[in-house]
Amino acid sequence: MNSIDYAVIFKALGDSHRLQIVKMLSEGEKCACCILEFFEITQPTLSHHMKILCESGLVETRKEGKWSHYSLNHEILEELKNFINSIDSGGKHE
Amino acid sequence: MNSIDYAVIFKALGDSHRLQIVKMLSEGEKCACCILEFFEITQPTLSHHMKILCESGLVETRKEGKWSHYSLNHEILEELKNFINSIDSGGKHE
DNA sequence: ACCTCATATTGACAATCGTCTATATATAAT
DNA sequence: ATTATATATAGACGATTGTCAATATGAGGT
Repeated sequence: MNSIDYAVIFKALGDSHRLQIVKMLSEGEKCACCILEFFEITQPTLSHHMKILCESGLVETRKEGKWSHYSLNHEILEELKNFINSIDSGGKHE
Repeated sequence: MNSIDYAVIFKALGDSHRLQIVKMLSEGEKCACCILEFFEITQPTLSHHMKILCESGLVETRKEGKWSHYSLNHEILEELKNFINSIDSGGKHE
């Protein structure tokens, strides 16, 4: 497996819509139409945001008939938490 | 005090140069020229990156004579950690 | 076969980004 | 005052971004 590109994940989180989507997915799996209702953006725009989140690795898709169900990739999220928690606390303290 | 805009912080971290700068600052305070040596970018470009990091709130400047000393804002970093750690683990689990 | 619904893709647009060169500012040393 | 050093700002450039309208894909239902 190739290593995680954290800058790409942070870039994915660096948009308020996408950040809110991740917070929504934190409650559990959600389909695209359900997420779309929440925002005042068009369907193609949401699709674009979901693509960026998926490509970062933080979000996964599960297809079921017509629906796309999105959920957080817990493994990647855990790695991300470890990464952030290692900043500063990993360094020397006075 | 006004609330933290996490998307802005993530956007600041969403560039590989800036992410590496933050990792460097994790070791402790550093002056601009010291950081500059590490990268193959021009001085104005570094200055621009530092500005973005400072404006996000994650990094602070301390002026001393000709030098600018940069360091992590531990309070904001702690808030950021809390925020990320609250994602997913705050939701319901099966 | 046709229609409807859920989602993805394409192509366009203005706005923002990362980078550079050139220049400005500010501090310290001579 | 002049010079050297550290950093910031201004302006320009191509690349990327977030958004939309229009269209395509694909899966059911009739």
